[in-house]
Amino acid sequence: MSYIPHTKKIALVDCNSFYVSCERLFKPHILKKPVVVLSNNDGCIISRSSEAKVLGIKMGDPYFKAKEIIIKNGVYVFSSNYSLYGDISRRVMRILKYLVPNIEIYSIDEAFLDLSSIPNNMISSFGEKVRDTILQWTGIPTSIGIAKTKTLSKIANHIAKKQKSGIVNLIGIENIDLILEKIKINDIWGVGRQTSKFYIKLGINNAKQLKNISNNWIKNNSNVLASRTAMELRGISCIDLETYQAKRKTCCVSRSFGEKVENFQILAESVASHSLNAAEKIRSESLLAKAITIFIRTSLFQNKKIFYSNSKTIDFPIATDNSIEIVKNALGGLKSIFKKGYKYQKTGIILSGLLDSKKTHNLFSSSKEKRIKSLMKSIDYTNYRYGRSTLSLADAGLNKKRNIRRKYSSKIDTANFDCLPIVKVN
DNA sequence: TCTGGGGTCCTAGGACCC
DNA sequence: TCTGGGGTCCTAGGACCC
Repeated sequence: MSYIPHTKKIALVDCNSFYVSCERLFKPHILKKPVVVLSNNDGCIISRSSEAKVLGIKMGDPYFKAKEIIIKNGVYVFSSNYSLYGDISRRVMRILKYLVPNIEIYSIDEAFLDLSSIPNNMISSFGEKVRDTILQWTGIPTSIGIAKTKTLSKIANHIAKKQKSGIVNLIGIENIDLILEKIKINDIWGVGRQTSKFYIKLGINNAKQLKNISNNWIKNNSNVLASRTAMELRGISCIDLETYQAKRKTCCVSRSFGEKVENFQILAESVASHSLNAAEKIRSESLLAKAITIFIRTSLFQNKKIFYSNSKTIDFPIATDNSIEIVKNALGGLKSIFKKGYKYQKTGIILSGLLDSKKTHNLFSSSKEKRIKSLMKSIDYTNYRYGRSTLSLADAGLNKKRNIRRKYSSKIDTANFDCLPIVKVN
């Protein structure tokens, strides 16, 4: 009996300029117009419509640097609105799950689909069906790349984004060298800035060259990740689809300030507020944290002499999801690293060593802990029912919204009744 | 004036053990 | 003077992703 390797067929569905497309859903007049979406605090450009890309606006550029082009060309600008993007993303993913049983949600705007059971001659038309359904049911345009491995499907998707059809299928193409030759080394999934530099120095400039290099050479000169990428370019699948949602291992909440902060009390309020958000997040996922890290820093773009960055990690005696305990430790940690006289730009906390609370039993569980548990439950429920921060801790301050720039908010939130658009009837 | 936020995995090196 | 060999576990930092 011989083993016949099962050929995989993997599609990567990627929403086009996702955040921009979400904003466009409620503003049809900005269709076909240049649009950008800014990061928190209106700092950087994190989503661009194709019309904005043509103008030379780069991904990740600070807003103030691109401002001239933006004003000159009448580019529409939006502050980011994550509750809207999260909601639209869930709708897109639900449709994908409905169409394909095995999918891996890879990011807010991307998913891998397992199309292995679909015959080769029907793959492309199935892709079209996926694309049409998402567009019709949500209004979000997508691009789809299909190939034998995740890395190749990423490449197919990269090409699809530039084509009108929006679909590129590499399944059944005998020799893809001609295609890979046109893919720059730094456009390959898993090859970042550092590795690109390394390859280019050696004259390896495109995906075809990386594909045809000997695996031994890579193993000796690089690491397992690089050899995996090369294998995947050859059509040998090394990176499996993760169709079940693994529990996360860390939970980070951090923010920059709109204006630099010297005052300890304001830092403390932001750290407390981040801690509360993180605690709520892990409770909603039934997780317990073993440790918390608190970090603060001044701006990276200022004089190095006045730069200060520090962090403190504190282990909890028993893994916890208790907001009160988490905030108390966060504030203790902050006190230990705070230095007077610096203009702080950012604070954050990381909960780590996350465990599944359903699988964790505490030997010393007391009635006091049960009471805290039910307190946390009612806080979460109240905040869910009546809006975030209806119930909070005094440590987090009463006016948290100050000191965050969101000048260009579209004020649309599909998950909040107060933000429903108003239709006037004459 | 103004430069995001949230993740994962791998690796090298130290601590520790017998 | 001469100071083994082999293993595990943990952690910090780097690289990558969106």
